[in-house]
Amino acid sequence: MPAEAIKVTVDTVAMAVQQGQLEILLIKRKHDPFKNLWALPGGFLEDDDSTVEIAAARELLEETNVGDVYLEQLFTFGDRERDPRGRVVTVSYLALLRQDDLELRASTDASGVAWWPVLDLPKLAFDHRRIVEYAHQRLKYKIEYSAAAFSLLPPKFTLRDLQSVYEAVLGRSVDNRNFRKRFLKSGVLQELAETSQEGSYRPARLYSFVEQEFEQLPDRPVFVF
Amino acid sequence: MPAEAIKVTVDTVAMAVQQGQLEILLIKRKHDPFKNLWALPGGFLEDDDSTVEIAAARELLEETNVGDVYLEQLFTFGDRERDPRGRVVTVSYLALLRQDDLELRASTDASGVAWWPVLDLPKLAFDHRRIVEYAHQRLKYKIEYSAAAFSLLPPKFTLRDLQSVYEAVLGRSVDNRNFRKRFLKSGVLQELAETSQEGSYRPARLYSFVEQEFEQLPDRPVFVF
DNA sequence: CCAAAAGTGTTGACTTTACACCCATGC
DNA sequence: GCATGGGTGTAAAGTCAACACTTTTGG
Repeated sequence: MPAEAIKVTVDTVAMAVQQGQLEILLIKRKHDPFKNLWALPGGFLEDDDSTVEIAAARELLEETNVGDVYLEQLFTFGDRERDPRGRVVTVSYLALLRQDDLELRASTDASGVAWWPVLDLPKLAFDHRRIVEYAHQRLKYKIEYSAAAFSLLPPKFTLRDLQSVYEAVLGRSVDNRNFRKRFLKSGVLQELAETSQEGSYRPARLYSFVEQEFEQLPDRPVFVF
Repeated sequence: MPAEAIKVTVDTVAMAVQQGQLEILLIKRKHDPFKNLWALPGGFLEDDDSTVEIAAARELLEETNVGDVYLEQLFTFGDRERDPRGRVVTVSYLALLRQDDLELRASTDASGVAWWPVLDLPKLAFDHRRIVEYAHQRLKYKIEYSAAAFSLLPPKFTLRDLQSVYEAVLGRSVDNRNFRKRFLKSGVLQELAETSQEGSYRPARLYSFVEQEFEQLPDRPVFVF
C-alpha cells in the first residue's frame, strides 16, 4: 500500500516583535536537501509525541531552545513535490514569543539559529516561504479578534509597546488616540502603579493583561484599527 | 525510525441545509474498527493524489458520489490514541453542498450513506464527533465574513432561502428586515426577472450571487446579523 | 529651557438594532 | 375573502475615523 511511504513532519513559524519589527526564527540546514539554506524549525512526528502539537513544541525546543510558548496549528501542506525525498506531509504551527524570552535564546548557539525580519527573509528551504506567508496572514487576522498581541509582549508593558506590536504585525501605523481609547475602554488592561523609564523624557505607565476580562468581551472582532 | 509507521488519512465534513436544518453526510462503516458505526467519508492519502485536498475530493466522490464541491481544509488531528489500528494523522476538510446536488445523491446506494442533522447525530467512529464540532464552529464564523452561504444554495434562490441558510448555520433566527436590507445594499445579489412559486401565496423574487461584487467588498466581517 | 515621547477629547459620518404592518397570490 | 409567506422604513443608540496640542521628564 503506497500510504506506508508517507511521512509526517511539523514545522513552526515562531514570531516575535523586536524594535518594532516582526521577526521569525529560522535555522540553517546542515544537511541536504537544501543544505545551508534557512528553514523553519521542525522535524518528524514521533510515536512518543502524544499529540502533533507536542511534537511541534518538542522540535522547537530541541532546535532553538524555545519553550513554554503559545502554539496554534496553522495548516497542513502535503503537495506531492514539496519534499524531494518523498511524500512528506507537514503540519505547520504558529508560535508567539515574548520579547523577554528572546534574550535567553541568543545563548542557544551562535551559528545555526537566527531571527529574520518577516519583510526581509532569505531564500527558504522547501515550501517554507509559503508557510511563513500563511502564518503572517493568520496573525494579521488573529490580532484583531483575539488576545494574540499579549503573547508577543512581556507581562508588563506600556501602551506604546502594545501599539508597536499592532503596527509591526499589521505593517502600518495606527492612530494613537483611537488605539488607547479602545484598549482602555475594553477593560482588558490592568493599570499598574509602576512606570517605565526609558530615556530623558516622560515615563510611560505600565499595564498588564487581564485575561479574565478578555474572555467576557462580547464577540469577535474586538480590536480592529 | 518510528516515523515510518505513521499513516495519513483525509476526512470530510460535508454540510448542506435541507428544510431549514443543517445536515452532514455520513457513511456507515462496514469493517472494524467501529464496524456499523457512522463515520465521516474519508480514507488514506495515496501517492497518486497530487495534493491532500485532491485526496479528500477523491474519497468523497468514491464513497458518496459527491463531486464538484467547495472544499476547505479544517484542522489536522493526530492524537496518538485516535485510531486503535496505530498512529493515524487525519487532515479534515469542510465541504459545502448545494441543495440541488442533494437529489442526485440519494441515488448513490440506499444503505451506507445518509444525511444526519448536525444537532442530532448518531454515535460516531473515531474522534469524528470532535471533527464535526470543529467544522460547525468554523462554518458559523465563516458564514459571517465570506460567501460560504452561497455554496449551500442553488444558483437561483429567494431571500428567504438565503436567510434560512443563515438561520440553520447560526442556530438562531435573524431579523428579516435587517437581513434583506443588508444583502440588498451589499450588491452581491443580482435580482432576476423570475419568481418562485411555492404555494398559494405571494411568489418570491429569485436572486443570483454575483461573485465579482463580493470580491470588491471592503473587508471582513461582511454579513454579521 | 529643550528634546523627546506620553498622554488626552470632540465632532460628524456611518452602522447597527429594534420594531409592526401591508402586499400578492391561489384556492 | 382568507390564509400564507413576501416584502417594506424609521428613529435612536452606538461605533468609527479623523484630527493637534499639552504634559512630563532628564539633561
